[in-house]
Amino acid sequence: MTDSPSDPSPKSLAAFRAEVLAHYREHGRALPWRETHDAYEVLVSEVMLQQTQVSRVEPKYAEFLAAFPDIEALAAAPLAAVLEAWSGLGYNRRAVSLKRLAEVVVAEHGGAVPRDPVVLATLPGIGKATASAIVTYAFEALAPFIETNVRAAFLHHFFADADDVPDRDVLPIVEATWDRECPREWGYALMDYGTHLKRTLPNPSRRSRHHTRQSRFEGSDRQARGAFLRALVREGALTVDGLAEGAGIDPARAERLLGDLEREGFFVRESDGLWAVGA
DNA sequence: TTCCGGAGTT
DNA sequence: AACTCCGGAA
Repeated sequence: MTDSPSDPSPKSLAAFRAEVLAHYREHGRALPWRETHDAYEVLVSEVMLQQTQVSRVEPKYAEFLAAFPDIEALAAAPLAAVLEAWSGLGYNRRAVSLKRLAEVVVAEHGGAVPRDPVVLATLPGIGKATASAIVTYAFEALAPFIETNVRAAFLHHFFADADDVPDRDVLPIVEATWDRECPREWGYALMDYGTHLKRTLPNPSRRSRHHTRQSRFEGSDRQARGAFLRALVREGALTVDGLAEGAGIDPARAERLLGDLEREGFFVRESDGLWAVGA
């Protein structure tokens, strides 16, 4: 990092809090998952929001909950139906994890989403940030976390001239400013402030040590995997050659990718050699 | 073409 | 610590 933060004074911490809250009062967003405390609904929204912008999650969220209204319904659903409801959101492993999570919560927690972020983070597809977000929004718990909007807000305000900033340096300030009385509203306020900064400035999160750029999509494994998934959800079952031809790739590469997808719990190879979406 | 983004694996 | 995973918008 080029410029390490001088220990922020209580006064500058208070000024930051005031600015974030003022922005929230004026420009806070009304979002569907902000109208519920239902832990399952909050959990679904947070998993969808992990790598996906609000504008893309918003329509899919209502659709998904209509199809799987509670965690028992999700646990009992065919994986193909869950993947179909997920289509368009990307990073489909999240859908597989979410379905497995529902099965675990129903089987081992009586259908109740755990209230302890440490327990939550042991569930499939839930890491530290998502676990903390869930208990913040569903249970009004005090659980400070760092994700991209939080990073943007704190890098902009406390690390204005710094580069390559590790979360280790950001976290103490995040914790010092976190609202003890209304952590849920504070979380919303931080999200909206961070989003606002990214709309109006070069994304401050690019100055995080943890910022990375993606590899190109065209011709990638990701593109082929997405094509396989859409084909199998639509057709039910296909041969390797059928899948390879549909995706415009050679059969050897298709075979390798199908093996990956099988290990990740997407697909099964049936006795007749056809590939299908798993259970 | 460039942009965005948390979890899991290794 | 480095790498993979998606799709749509700008």
